[in-house]
Amino acid sequence: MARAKRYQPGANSPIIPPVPHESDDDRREQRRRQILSVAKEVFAEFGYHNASIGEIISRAAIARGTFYLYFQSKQSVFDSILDEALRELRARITEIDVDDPAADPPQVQLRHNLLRVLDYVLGDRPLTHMLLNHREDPRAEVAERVQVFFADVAVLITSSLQHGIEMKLVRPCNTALVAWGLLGAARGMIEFCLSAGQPPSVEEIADEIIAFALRGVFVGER
Amino acid sequence: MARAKRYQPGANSPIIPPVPHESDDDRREQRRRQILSVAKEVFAEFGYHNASIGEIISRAAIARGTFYLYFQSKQSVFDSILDEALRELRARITEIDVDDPAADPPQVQLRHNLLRVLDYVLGDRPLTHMLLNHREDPRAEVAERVQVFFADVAVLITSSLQHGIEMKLVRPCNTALVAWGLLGAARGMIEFCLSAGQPPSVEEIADEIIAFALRGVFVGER
Amino acid sequence: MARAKRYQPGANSPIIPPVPHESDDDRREQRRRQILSVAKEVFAEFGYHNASIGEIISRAAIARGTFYLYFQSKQSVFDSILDEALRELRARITEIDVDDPAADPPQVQLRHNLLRVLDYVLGDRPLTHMLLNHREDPRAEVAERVQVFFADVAVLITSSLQHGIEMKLVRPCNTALVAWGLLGAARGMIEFCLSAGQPPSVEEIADEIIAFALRGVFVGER
Amino acid sequence: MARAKRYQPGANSPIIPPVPHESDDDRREQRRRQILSVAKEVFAEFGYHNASIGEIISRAAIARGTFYLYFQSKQSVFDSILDEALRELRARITEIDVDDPAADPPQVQLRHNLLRVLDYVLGDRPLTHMLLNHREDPRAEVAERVQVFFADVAVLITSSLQHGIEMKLVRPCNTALVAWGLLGAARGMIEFCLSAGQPPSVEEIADEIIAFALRGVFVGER
DNA sequence: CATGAATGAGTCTTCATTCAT
DNA sequence: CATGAATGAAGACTCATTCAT
Repeated sequence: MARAKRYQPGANSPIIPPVPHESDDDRREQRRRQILSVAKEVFAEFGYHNASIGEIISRAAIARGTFYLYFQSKQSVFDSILDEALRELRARITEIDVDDPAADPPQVQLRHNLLRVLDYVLGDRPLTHMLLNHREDPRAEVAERVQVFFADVAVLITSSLQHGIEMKLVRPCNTALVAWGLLGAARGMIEFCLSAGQPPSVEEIADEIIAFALRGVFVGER
Repeated sequence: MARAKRYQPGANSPIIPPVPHESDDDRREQRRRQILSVAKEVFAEFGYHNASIGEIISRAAIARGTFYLYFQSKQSVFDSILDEALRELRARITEIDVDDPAADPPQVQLRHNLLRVLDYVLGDRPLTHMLLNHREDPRAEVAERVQVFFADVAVLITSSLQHGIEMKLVRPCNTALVAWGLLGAARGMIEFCLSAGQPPSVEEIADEIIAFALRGVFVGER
Repeated sequence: MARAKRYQPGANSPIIPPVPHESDDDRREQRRRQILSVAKEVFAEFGYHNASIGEIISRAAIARGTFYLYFQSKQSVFDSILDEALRELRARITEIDVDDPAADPPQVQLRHNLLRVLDYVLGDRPLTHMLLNHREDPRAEVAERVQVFFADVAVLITSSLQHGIEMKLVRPCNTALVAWGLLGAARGMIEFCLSAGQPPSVEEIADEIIAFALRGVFVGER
Repeated sequence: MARAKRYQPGANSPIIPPVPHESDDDRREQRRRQILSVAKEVFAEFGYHNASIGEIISRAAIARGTFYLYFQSKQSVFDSILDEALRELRARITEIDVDDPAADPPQVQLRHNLLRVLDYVLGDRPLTHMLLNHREDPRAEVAERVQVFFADVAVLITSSLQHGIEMKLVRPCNTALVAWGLLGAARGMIEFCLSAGQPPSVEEIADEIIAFALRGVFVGER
C-alpha cells in the first residue's frame, strides 16, 4: 500500500486524501527535536565531554543506531543545538538605532532587546547552561562558536557605544573594554538567575541591567 | 600569607639549614611546582578533558609513574592549581571598610583590590584561561570549586553593596543581582584583555571598571 | 635506581655493567614480534576484516591497551606484517643474469631464486595465506601493496623473458602475459601445497616449476 | 540448460503467453536479477566486507526492506552470484576426451574449453574480480565455495593429466601439482588482462595458455 | 509486495591509573 | 624515589537485519 501511495496513488485510492496521519517529514522532525531536546539537557548537566551518547539515547528511549539516523556524530548534535540557539538569539538582537527620530528612544530599544533575549534565555535553562559554561577547549572545535557568538555581540555593543559617544550620549571610554564589561554584566546576572532559588522577573533583570548600563555608560545626570 | 610560606621560606624557618644538601622536602616541592606549572599550561591550552597526562608528563619531562608520585589523579592536579589560585585571589581581595574613618575612602580601597587581583590574573594567562573557561560540568567534580569561588566573591560584593546602601553611598538595588553583574563585568573585561592583541594596562582596566561601577551603582552625581 | 642509571650512571654505580637483564629495547622488540606473530595467524585464519583486535589480544594474552602500545591500529599491524614479508621476499629474488659468463647458467639461478622464495613462503603458512588470499578490496587500502608486490615480480619476470628472447633462449611470446602466467603457476602450486595433506618437498616444487617454465617458455628441444 | 531457460525463453515455452500482463514470477525474477547485477558490481568494487547493503540498494534504487524480500542476507546475495557463475563455468568446461577417435584432438578440445571460459570470464569484469580476489576468510563462509570451485577444476585437470600420462601424451609429473600450476597460470593471465589497458584478444590468450601448457606438459618435441 | 525507521550487537580506539623493577 | 610497560573500563560509531505501516 505504501508503494501504491508512492508510485500510483491515484490508481487505487479513492477521494479521501492518502495522508490521514501526519507526514513522514513531520515525524522525522519531531524525533529530531526530541533527541535535540534530550541532548541539550544532557550536555547542560554533564558538559560536552562527560555527556555520553549512551545517556542521551537512554533518556530519549531510542536505540543507539537511531541516534545516528538523525545526527552524524556527538559533535554534530552539539553543533545543531548551538546553531539553533545562536540563530534565535541573533534574531532577537537588533542594533540600536539612535538616528531615526521616529524610532523609540535608545533606552526603550535596548530594553526591548534585553527582554527578547532574556525571555528566550531564561526560558531554556539547559540551553543557557550550555551557552554560559561551554567555553572549555579554547583551541579546538567545541567552544569556538560560542566564543564567536559572544564576540559578535560584543562588536555590536562596541559600535553602539562608539555611535553613542559621537552623539554625546555616551561618555568617552575604551569602547571595546566597556562593551565586554556590559556583556559580562548581563551574563553574570543571568548566571545568578539560573542558580537563584527564585530568580527575579525578566522585567526586573532587564531594568537592573539598564539602570546599570545607563549610569555606568551614559553621559550626564543619571 | 600562604604565599609567604612559599616565596620567602627564610622568613619563618630557622637560621640553620635543616640538611646539608637541599632538603628532600624542598626537592619534592620543586618537582611538584614544576608539574603544577606545566599542568596549568596544558589545562589552559586543551581544556580539562582534552588535556592528557601524557601531554603533561611529556612537557615536564618526567615518567608516567612520577606524576602519580606527586598527585593522586588528574583531577587532583587540577584541584591543586585551582586551590592555590583561589587562595591567592582571596588573599588579594579584602572587604571594603566604610566605617573606619582612618581607612582609605571606599573608591581607593576598591581600586587597590582591583589592582591586586588584575595584577595576579593578567600575569598568569594560563591560569586565567582556566578560571574563565572551566565552568563545564556543573554537576560533577571539575567546575564545582570555580563556581564556588565566584559565588564567594559575589557574596562579598553583595554584602559590600548592602552596607553601602545602608550608608546611603549606594543606590537601592537588587544587591545580589547587581553583585553578579559587577563580577560579570569584571570577568568580561578580563576576557577581552586575554584575547586582545595589545591589552590595556592594568590601571586602565581598573579605572574603567571603577568608573563603571561607581556610576552604575553609587548614588548621586558621579 | 632506574633514575640514577639514566641521569648519573657513573656517580653511584660500580664497575659491574648496569644491564644484567636484557635491554629494554630487546624486550620491546620481543613483545612486538609476539604480537606480530599472533596477528599473522589471526589474519590468515579470519581474513583482515573478520579478524578482531579482541581475537589477537586474547591469543597473545595481553590487554587491549598493550596492543596499542605496539601498533597504532589494526591496519598498521597488518601493514607491518606485509611490509616485512615483502621486504624479505624481495631480498630473496634476484634478477637472473644471462650475460655474465662467470655466473651460473640461467636455470640454476632461477632454481636458487625459487628455492629461496619457496623456503620462506612454505615455512610460514599463515603468512602465505595472507599473501595469497588478501587481495580483496581492490580500491582501498588493504590489498594495494600485495597487488603491487606481485606486479613488481611480474615486471621482473617480464624483463627476464624479454632478455631471454633477445638472446634466443626464450621463444617469442607476449612477455607480460606469459610472465603473469608463470607467476600464477607458481602461486597455484604453492596454494596447492598449502592445502595438500603432505605437500611435496621444496625441491620437488622448484623442479616442477622449472620443468614447466623451461619447456613452456624456452626455445628449442626441452 | 538453465542458461537456455534464461537467454532463449522462446525456445522451450509455448506460443501463448501464460498471463495477460507479465507474470508475477517474471517480475520477481527481473527484480532479482537486477539486484544481483548491482550487487555484483558493488562486491567487485568494494570487496565483500566493505560492500554495504546501503550501497547496493542505493544503486538498485530500491528500499532496504525490498532487498530482504529477494535475498535472505548479504551472504546469500554473494552466494547467489557465485553459484550462478560457477554453474555457468562448469557448464563451459568439459572433460577432454582422448579415447574417442571421432572426437577432436585434445588440443582442440582444450582450446574450445578455454575459449568458452575466457569468453564468459572476460565478458564480466565484476564477476571475474570477485572470483579472483574473494579468497579471503578461509575458515568462514565467504571464500569456501570459490576455493571449492577451483579445487574442482584442479581435479578435472589432474585427471586429464593422469589420463594423458597413461596415453604417453603427457610427460610423467606430479599431476596435482602441475594441475594447480596450470590453473594458476590461467588465472594469472586473466588477472593480467583485467588490469591491462588493452588486453589481448581471447584467442591470443587461449593460444598462449595452450602453447604454454603443451610445451610445459606434453611429451615429445613440440 | 514495498517501504524505511528502528534496532543493537559488535568494533576499534583512548587514556587515566597501577605496579613490578 | 623514579620508571614506563601493562591494564581495562569506557565510549563513539557502523551496519546487517527486522517489522509495523
